[in-house]
Amino acid sequence: MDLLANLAAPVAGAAASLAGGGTPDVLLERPADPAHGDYATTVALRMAPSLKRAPRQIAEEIAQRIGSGGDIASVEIAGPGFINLRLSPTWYRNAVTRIRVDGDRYGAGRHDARRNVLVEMVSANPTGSLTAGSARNGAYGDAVARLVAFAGHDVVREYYFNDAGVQIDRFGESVRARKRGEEPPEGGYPGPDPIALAAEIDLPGDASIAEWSAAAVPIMFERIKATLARLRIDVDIWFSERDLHASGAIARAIGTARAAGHVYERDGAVWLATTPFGDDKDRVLIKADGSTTYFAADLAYIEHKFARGHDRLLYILGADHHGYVGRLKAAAACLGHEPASVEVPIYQMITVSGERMGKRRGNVVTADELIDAIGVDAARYFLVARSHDQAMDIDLDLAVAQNSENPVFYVQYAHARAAKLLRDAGRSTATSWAYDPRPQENTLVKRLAEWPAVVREAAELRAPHRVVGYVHALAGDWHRYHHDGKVDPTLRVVNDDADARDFRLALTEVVATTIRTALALVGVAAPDAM
RNA sequence: GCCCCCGUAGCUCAGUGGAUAGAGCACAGGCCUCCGAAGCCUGGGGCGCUAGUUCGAUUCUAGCCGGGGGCACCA
Repeated sequence: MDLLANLAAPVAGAAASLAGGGTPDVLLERPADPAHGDYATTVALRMAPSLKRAPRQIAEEIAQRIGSGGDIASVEIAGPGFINLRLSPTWYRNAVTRIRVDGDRYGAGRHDARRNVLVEMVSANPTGSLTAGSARNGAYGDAVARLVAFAGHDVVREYYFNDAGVQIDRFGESVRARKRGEEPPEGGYPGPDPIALAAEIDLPGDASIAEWSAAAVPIMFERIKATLARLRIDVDIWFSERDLHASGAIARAIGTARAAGHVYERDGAVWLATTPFGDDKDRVLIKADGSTTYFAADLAYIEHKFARGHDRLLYILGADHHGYVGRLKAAAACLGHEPASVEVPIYQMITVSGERMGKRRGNVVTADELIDAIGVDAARYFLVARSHDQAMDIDLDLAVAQNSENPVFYVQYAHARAAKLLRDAGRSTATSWAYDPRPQENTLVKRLAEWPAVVREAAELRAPHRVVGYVHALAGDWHRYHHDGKVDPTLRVVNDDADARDFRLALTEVVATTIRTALALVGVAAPDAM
């Protein structure tokens, strides 16, 4: 149930009949100034150029065709051609009932063209604990996955890792070095993980690197899984790069690209011609020494994902991987797939006190440390509260100090207050009321009415921070309403007017439900008490 | 040199063409015998610069200036 879409429909109809065909989008906006009505649209201004007529005149004619009555109490034209709508009490009352019917599915989408989406996220190799950077990847990727699913698509979450090869060797060697009381080798892992693992693993210092790796990697993997579980991230598929090699998928993918004419040889190496599809340069698949590149595995992995029936591949990557975007899309194209079906949302870097971190730099703040410091709810909220296009910095001491004033508690508290009311006063029993809602209540209903559009855009733009912004605003509206009831007894939810009380309980319920739904989309709990 | 992201209030950030640009924190002050003060209210302060497109630009385009991240026969 998208209340605003329903409201916009007659306006769009009037506009279309005036334009005689091409229907412009009618967006209903909430004017900052209440004198401009409940909702406003600029459709007349947008139509003016193509109709070659004065926008104000167009607005007048649209207004005339809409008329008033029913949901629309009045239509006014203002300024250069704004159409301002005022809604009737009936609309507000019915809105609450309709939202209530949808319950925790309010705002959810249904799609004729349902996509089968694979979201690949985190994908950190098991050579150390998950960093705060990986936590951002996971928090962002998981929120995107939840949003896309809520929007009505099928979603699978996948974690791609490499548990063989040079990095794993260096990791095993680093652990062994610690066991021997030595420093990690050049290009190894200087952080605390190898030190801890060396103490835990019962192997002699002269055991082989392979033995050390085989012992250390599974332990590391279990820790990564435990951290993701703490973050409330459910990975559906763990995919090992090794399987691509073992199954012959790499050779097959290269064969497919070769058959399509995109593979050539030069300087003793085998190349994929990605440049024609927008990549900066062609990429090597098989090196002169006969070994395959990481990119060859990427190529095979893309083919593997499509072969599993996914038609939209999301790669959640950090800004340090932005160079991959072009080559991944080009690789898909070389395999005969639509480049746009590969989508790479890039999130900006996370730094610690202004410094870039890295497992091989040894200056890591781990995801667990972040969770230990501020809790899971605050961590997940914090990690997606800002746009993924925004770089963020973590000062762990500051984060702890500011924990109690983390905005997540503002939202959770709003939910707890509403839940308390419903606990004490019971639920609404009616589905229609004679009560004319007060302006404070209309404000809440209008906010609720925005939710389907907010969640739809957040899903399309892969922008979960919009959900956070919305739920914060909704919580603020609720806090104010709640407070108004303390100042003005006639605005209390619990009062003597049975009809008003029942309506307000219904409103309380849909506010609580929508807060819960929104928080769930970003992996944050909505406690009934705190 | 080329590519991506960012530049909005003292700080951290919302706001992807519309009528008076918002929030949190910080700062100053007010509100609990009253549905939870983890709350509410009031106040000061802001779109990096220059052109362009448009009836209208914080929003789109170009250039410039700042900050971050990339440009492997590494993984």
